[in-house]
Formats: sequence, C-alpha cells, structure tokens
Amino acid sequence: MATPDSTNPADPTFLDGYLPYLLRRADQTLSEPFYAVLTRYGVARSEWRVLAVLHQLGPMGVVDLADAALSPQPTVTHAVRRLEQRDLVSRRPGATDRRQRIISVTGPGAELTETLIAEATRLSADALHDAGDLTELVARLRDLTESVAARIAATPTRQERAG
Amino acid sequence: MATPDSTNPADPTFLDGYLPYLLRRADQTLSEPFYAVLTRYGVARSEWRVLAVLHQLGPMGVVDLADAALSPQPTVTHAVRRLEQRDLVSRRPGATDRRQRIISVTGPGAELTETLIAEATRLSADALHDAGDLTELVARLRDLTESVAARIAATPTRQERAG
DNA sequence: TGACACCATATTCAGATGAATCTATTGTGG
DNA sequence: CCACAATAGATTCATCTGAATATGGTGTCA
Repeated sequence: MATPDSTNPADPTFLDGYLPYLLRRADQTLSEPFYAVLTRYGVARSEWRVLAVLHQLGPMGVVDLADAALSPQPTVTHAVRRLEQRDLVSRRPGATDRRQRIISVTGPGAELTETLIAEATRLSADALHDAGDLTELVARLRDLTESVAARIAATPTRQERAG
Repeated sequence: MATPDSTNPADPTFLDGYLPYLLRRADQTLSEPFYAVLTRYGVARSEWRVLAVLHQLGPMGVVDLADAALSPQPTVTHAVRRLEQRDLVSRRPGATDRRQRIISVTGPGAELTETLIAEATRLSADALHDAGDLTELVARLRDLTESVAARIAATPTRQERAG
C-alpha cells in the first residue's frame, strides 16, 4: 500500500490543472527539437520570433513587433540590433512619425527565415504525427487567448484601483 | 480592394497555425499578471517553478526537479542555490546514491509557496472567467504532450543516425 | 507658441539563462 | 576487482533577458 511520507504536499493537484504549466510544457516539448536547429544557425530564440513575425506580417515598428513576437520591447530592440549586424533585417525611420523605426527583413534574412520556417514546420509535423486533429485545439487556443486578454484589459490594476 | 505592398510575405499563415506560437501566446497572456506578483515577492520564474514542483511532488533530486520544472538542470541548480540562501529550500545527500542532492521545501518555503499558489489560482481563475469549460482543453494538452514526447523519444537524432 | 503629457525607441545594468564541461559516484562487463 | 561507460550534480562563462530609465519626437490645450 502507498504510505505517504511526512512531506506530503498540501495541494497535490495544483500543477495538473494549472493551465500555464500545461501550456508551457506542451510548448517546450514541441519546440525542443527546433531549438537545436536554431542553435546550429546561430539564431537566438528572440531573434527567431522577430524574423518569423516580420516574415508573416511585413515591416513594422518595434512596439508592434514586440507585441507580436511575444517579447518585451528591450529584448526586441536587442534582437533587432544583432540581426541588423548580420544583415538579416534593416531599419528605416517611419515616414510620418520620426520616433518610429520600421524593421524589415532583408533578402538574406528572408532566405534564412524561410529555411527556418520550413524546418519548424517539418519538425512540428513530425512530432504531431500521432496527435490527431489539431483544428479544434488551435481554435480553442485562439479563443482562449482572446478571451483572457479582453478580461485582463478590463481588470483594474493595483495602481488604477489606488488612483 | 486590398493592394498588398512589395514586402508581402511568402507564407502569410505560418504563425496562425503554428502550435508552439499559439501555446506560448496563451501561456504568456495568462501568466503575465502573476509575473507581477512574483516580482513583488522577489521570486524569479525559475524559482517559482522549482517551489511549485517541490510543493506538489515532494522532495526529489535535481535532475527530476529540472524535468518537472520545465527548466534545464543548471538553471535549477542556480535557482536552488538562491532559494537555499533564503532558507526556502534545503538540500540533503541522497540516502543510497551519494551523487544525489535531495531538495526539500522548508517551513517558510512552504508558506511562501502556498501564498503564491493561492495568488496564481486566483489570478488564473479571474482571467479564465469567460473562457468556458477547460476540462477538455486540459485533457487535450496532456494527451498532446504525451504523444509528442513519445514520438520524439522514438525519433533518432542526427547523432544517432550518424552512428 | 510653448509647456506638458504622452508615446516610440534606445540604453543601461543587474541578474538569469543555459551550453559545455568538470567532478564525483555508480553500475557493469571482462 | 578493475577499467570504463553512464549518471547526478556543480561550475564556468558567454550570452540573453528585461526592469528601469533616458532620449527624443508628437500632439494638445491654454
């Protein structure tokens, strides 16, 4: 019979139902093989995210880029500087707003990005071979994110309540 | 009509169906409010993961801990050192295997962890208020992770093929 | 217009991260 | 038993990350 030891935890089921944990675990399990590819190409994860977003959405400013790349703005500024040094992206001032820097993927950048996307797609498809139909999951994740974001936007922060 | 500009990307739908992106976005959207809590308590994210795992699963060695905490082993070793300095966890040598260090949560560590878990639970429940029933999603994520992990374990790596 | 609030981006810097490697210990085949 | 592969964990160090803040440009209202 199972004899629980003295350090038996108080809430033995927290992680099993904690969505951030499950989401992160799924992401990492799925992404791990691709991270090895990135390492081979000398591309940091934040740089990959920047390239993928720019490739899909076209040139944009740093704030929008940070938002879409799921990274803080300083992280994106750093990543862009490194990518610019390798001629993979370029920066030009915004046409109307001179505070902005519009970031674009260069020719070589696009080539590399397409290679990486192909690898990511291939590895992901491999890993998901036995995972069944994903349509529903994809839709569910999209809806969930949207609903959570809306909810959080509507929730007053500690600061705002104090005001 | 929409006139695409010259930088129109080649694969305009990559990210929308790329599961790691969707998983990470969902995780970040959901976790962001809690990260502010961690900052207030002076707890790094890797430290939080270590505490949460130990709290749920009880004392264990560093390798198992790293696995469950979704972090690389050196990251966990660092996190444990910091937590030990704050008397939140303790280390003792393994009973049979003297290479092992068994990490346990201390009294104060358990107290802090329970506070954090309560906050995490509350914030997550708040954010998910409009998100509908999560049972199915939780089960799907578990199955997906399992299936992907099995698939990856069975896939020979570049090294292994070369051997 | 000119102060001022606000916004986009850059910079700084303390600290976290993690790949590579090292040490210590364990298990195993000869 | 002894060599040797395998494993647990620690350490090193180059790099990445991101909170805080600085810099400079915009828009607005008196």
